[in-house]
Amino acid sequence: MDDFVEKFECYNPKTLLFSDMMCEVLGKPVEELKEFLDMITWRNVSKNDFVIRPGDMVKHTYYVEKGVLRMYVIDKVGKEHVVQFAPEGWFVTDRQCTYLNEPSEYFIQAIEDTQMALVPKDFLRRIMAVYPKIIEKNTFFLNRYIMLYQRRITLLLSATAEERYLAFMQTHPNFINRVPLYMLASYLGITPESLSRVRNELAKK
Amino acid sequence: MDDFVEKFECYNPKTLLFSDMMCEVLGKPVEELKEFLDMITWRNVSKNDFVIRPGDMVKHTYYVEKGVLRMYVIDKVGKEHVVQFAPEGWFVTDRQCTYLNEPSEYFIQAIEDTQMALVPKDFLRRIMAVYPKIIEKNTFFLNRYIMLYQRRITLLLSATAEERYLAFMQTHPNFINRVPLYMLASYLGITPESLSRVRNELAKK
DNA sequence: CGTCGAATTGATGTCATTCAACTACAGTGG
DNA sequence: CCACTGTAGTTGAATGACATCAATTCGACG
Repeated sequence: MDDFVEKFECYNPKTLLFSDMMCEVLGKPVEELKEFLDMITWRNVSKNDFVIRPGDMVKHTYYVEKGVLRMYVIDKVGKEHVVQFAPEGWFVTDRQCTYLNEPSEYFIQAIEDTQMALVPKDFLRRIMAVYPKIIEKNTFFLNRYIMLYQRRITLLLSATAEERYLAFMQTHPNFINRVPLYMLASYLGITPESLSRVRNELAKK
Repeated sequence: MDDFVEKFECYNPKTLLFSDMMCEVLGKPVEELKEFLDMITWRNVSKNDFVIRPGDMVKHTYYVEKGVLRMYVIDKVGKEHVVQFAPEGWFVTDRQCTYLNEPSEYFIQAIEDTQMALVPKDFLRRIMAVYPKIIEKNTFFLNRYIMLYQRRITLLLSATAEERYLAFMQTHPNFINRVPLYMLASYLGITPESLSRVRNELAKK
């Protein structure tokens, strides 16, 4: 399980810039990839700004180079539910929107001032024609996502509020102090009050 | 949301045989794909048989041609938690095991007599060298997985037992009478007793 | 220093679990 | 063919975990 943490949650590539990552993955200098990197644009958003809102059509995958994003929904009784946090080195997008051409149901919002690379939908298809090696990396990223979600589902099915909090602390130690507790509570599927009590109990020990 | 159901949960390809699906995806006759299809083996398991158990090393992705598999874990207090059901046309594997070379923590068991295709780990890598089109299909399958899991997480975070049951009934109408209720309860994250009461309440209406 | 959102704390309520008893039914062996 | 057995499913009563609501404190920021 510790391995899992290291390999997946606290994934910490040598560099967090999208261009550098591409160069490293493909083992090519940046000049050689210019044709493809020219497809990428960059965007900075301030804390609390929205990257997407419900109703938007999402055309990019967002790669976070600096900062943290959170993706969340608001349910029919007005409550927020955090689907994922995306810190440096992570991708986030609304796949339902991108793949099904349906307007998004989600919010993506910056928790800190954030710098991100906007990867257009056909970037992968075009670069893979020249550099098929990229596929392995992409498949790895997708599989990593699936594994993380599966782990989270297992926790939601089987663990108490306290256990889920402890699991989060183990797998995302660098997140504490970056995300407010009420968002963390939402991610864990409990109320801020409950999280407060859980932390209080743990502190006593 | 209805579209979602149709496009994802009740995905019903024209044919459920792995070879036929490959031919259809690539638009090639079966003879032409022989080199790759020879990598596939088939296996039949009887109801209640195990495909994998904790401690096994998983070398294949299983594609269900007929029957249903369920993947589940047993937690530290001995309770089962169903991670996914895999009916005809679905893939299932333990990615953690396959990707991280760690022994599996999961059970995969046949709920009905089941016929499946065993796809070895390097099948994709080898076939994509000749038929890059396969990548799109694979990426689609992986993204579909992510979307489904994301949806399930959202439900676990926000919905009551009754709402989760109703959502399941909507998205998997063909599953009722194929999976026993105690497994469905486990999938929904509730006890069999609670599910029984939920169904009882709904029947009254 | 004042303000507003975040976090904590207490009192109370509710949904789902737990434990136990019971029913329904399929499979097995005499 | 029927009694026996075990598993799935149901039902009831008591318990518990977390939610809700309301009041208060904390803390960042203008």
